[in-house]
Amino acid sequence: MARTQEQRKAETRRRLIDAAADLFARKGYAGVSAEAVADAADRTTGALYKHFGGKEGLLLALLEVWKEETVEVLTAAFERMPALDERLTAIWRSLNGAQGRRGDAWLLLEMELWLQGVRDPVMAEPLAERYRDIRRRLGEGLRDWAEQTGAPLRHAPDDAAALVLGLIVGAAVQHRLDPSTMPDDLLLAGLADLIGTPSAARRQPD
Amino acid sequence: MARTQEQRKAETRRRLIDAAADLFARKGYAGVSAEAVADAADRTTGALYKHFGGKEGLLLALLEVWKEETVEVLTAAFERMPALDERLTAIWRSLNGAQGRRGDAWLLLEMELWLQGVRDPVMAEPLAERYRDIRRRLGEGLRDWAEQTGAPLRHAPDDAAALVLGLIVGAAVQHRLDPSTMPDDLLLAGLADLIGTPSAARRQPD
DNA sequence: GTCTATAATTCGATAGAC
DNA sequence: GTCTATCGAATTATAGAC
Repeated sequence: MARTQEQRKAETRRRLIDAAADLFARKGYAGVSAEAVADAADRTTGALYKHFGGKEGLLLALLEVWKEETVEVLTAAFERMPALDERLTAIWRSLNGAQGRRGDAWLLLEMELWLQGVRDPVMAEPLAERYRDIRRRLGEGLRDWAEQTGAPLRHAPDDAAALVLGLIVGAAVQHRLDPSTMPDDLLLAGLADLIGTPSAARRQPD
Repeated sequence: MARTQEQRKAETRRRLIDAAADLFARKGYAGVSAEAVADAADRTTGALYKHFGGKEGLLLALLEVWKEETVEVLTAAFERMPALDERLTAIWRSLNGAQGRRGDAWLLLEMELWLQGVRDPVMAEPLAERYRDIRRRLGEGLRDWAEQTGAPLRHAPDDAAALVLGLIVGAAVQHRLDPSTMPDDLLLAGLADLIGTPSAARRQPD
């Protein structure tokens, strides 16, 4: 049946991308052979080359899937959590792999793909677009929060999103090396400084 | 003369490390062969293996040199610049390679070494120590600044340093992909939020 | 201490069977 | 669409000349 064939094809594709995500994160794109990816996916290099044309095609496909997953995680964080602190904590948790399907490989894959994107012109645009998506979603969330609570943002939503994303990423980089230097409450206090939340900044209206 | 021999040996070592810094940043550690590093340094793999034992030894030596260079850059920024804004801008500039001997490779090498350090237990400790050094130096600078100006820090010096470093790193990651999303004045405003500078936060004393 | 030459392995990519 | 088999190129690391 054509349906079964198509299912198998889709599963092979998914398995290869999942294996690539795991291996690229743990060993780096250049440090992993196409055969190693195929083995981890219980397939062969033949299938990999038919689907993606080669290792670079697999990397590009992974980046596209990664973009979609990121938006899903962000959306879930904003839809399920009521308070801003909880939303930001959910994003922080997923980046640090405390939960989520990528395990603790999220941040590593984040940085690996960033490096590849900065180095390879072909990957630069999709990667830049991914960061634009993240900031847009984050900016909307902050704007909505400000409207609903009546608390003023310290910066324009786009700017606030860029700063919040920046601190979260930079905090995660340090947290991975030494968790004690970036406890949850310190990060949340820093984010509150950037956003303008009164509770942390004790800011007086002017 | 023994002196000339020693000079030549030291130069070979320096040339190999410089070439490694440039190539590892631009193509990644796993993406560069030992021979390519030797060629770029106008030496051969034989010399590389005698000095460092292999590619991994070269990477470790590079990390040590990198640690020293980072402290030098930080110290220079804090000693030559009078105002806090200028000091932070100097750090920002060196990370983004607007100046300094590493050119625009600083941030790439930063992330490349971070990834290798997170993946390889042998490199984890030196890398974590480097970040501790940076935070310590940054924390001292912030504490001194607060004492001299009488302006209160919003967080303890260590915490403030971790937040400031975090935002600078995360801002640089975004800036590299799309400079327009992280202009200098936005970053400085964000840093002022974290530090507690009145001019940006318009914070009232309490 | 540095170079040339090379051994042993592994890589990306392809061809052809099923 | 997937697998087996394999080619040519590139890689790490070593051996021996100077």
